[in-house]
Amino acid sequence: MKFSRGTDYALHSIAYLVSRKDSGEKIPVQDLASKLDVSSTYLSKILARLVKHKYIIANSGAKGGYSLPADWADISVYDVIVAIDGEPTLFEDSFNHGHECKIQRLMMEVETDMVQSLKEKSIKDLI
Amino acid sequence: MKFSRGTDYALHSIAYLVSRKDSGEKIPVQDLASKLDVSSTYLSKILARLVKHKYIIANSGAKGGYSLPADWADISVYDVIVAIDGEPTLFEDSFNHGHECKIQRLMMEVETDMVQSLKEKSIKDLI
DNA sequence: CTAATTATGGACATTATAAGTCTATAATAA
DNA sequence: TTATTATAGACTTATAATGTCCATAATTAG
Repeated sequence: MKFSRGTDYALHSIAYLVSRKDSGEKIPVQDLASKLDVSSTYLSKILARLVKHKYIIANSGAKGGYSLPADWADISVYDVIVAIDGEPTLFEDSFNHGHECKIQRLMMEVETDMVQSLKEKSIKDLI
Repeated sequence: MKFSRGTDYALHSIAYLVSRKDSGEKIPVQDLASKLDVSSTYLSKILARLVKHKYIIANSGAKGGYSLPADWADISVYDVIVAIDGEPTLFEDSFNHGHECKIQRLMMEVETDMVQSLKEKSIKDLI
C-alpha cells in the first residue's frame, strides 16, 4: 500500500535538480547519492529509468551528470511514479469477478481519484 | 502500492455475509473458503482480525460460524482495510525531512484524500 | 455429559518483490 | 587518449505477504 522507496529517491533527485537548475551545472549521481545518503550504484538504476522516459537528461564523460530537459515543468508526480513503479494500482481483485464485482468497481473509483490527484501534482510544486 | 490480498478476502467475505444475512444462518469458514477458493486455515486468520474489531461475530461449536453484528451497516471499506492491513499510508519518506519537505506534504495530501474516499465507501455498497 | 463441530493462536515454511551490490562496458569531454 | 561519467546484467540480501500445520479453546447438538 506504499509507493516504493525508489519513487522517493526519484522525486528527491528531481527536486534537487530543479533547485539547482539555474546554475547550469550537471549533477553526477555521486552528488545526488551522497545528498540522499543512498548508494550511487543503486540510485543509478533508478535515475536510468527517468532518463528512458526523458524526465531527466544523462550526460556521460568528464563534467557530466544529470540535468533537466527544457519541458521539465510539465512533469507530474504521476509521471515519475509510473516511470519507477509502473502504473499505480491500489487493488488487485484476487477473484476476478469482472466488472459486475461491486468491490472491484468501488476500489477502482478510489484508484481513479488517486491517479487524478497525482497527475495534478506538478514537479514545479517541489521547489 | 496495493492493498493486500487479505483485504480482498476480507471484503469478499463480508460481502457474502451481508448477502446471506437475511437467512439468519451462521457461515462457517469452510463455506467462505470454498466460495472464495482460498485455504480455510488462512482465511481464518484474516477473519479473526475482523472479529477482534467486532466487524463480524464468531460463533464456535456445532451449527456455528460467522455472522454480522447489529451495526454492520456502519462499517466502511476503510474500517476493513485498517483491521487487516493497518493504517493505509501511501508514502514513507525515506529521508525524513519532516514537515518542511514539500514532497512529503504533497504526498500526504493525496493520502488524506484517499483515506477520506475510503471512509465514504460503505459495506452497504457491496450488496 | 460428551462427542462432534467450530474458531483461535503460535510456530513455522514458502514465495514474491523490493532493495541493494558488484563488475564489466559504453559514452563523452577535458 | 585518458579520466570521468552513465548503463546494463547478473547476482545477493532483506523484508513482508502469504500460506501451512497442529494443538487448544469454546460451544452446542444429541
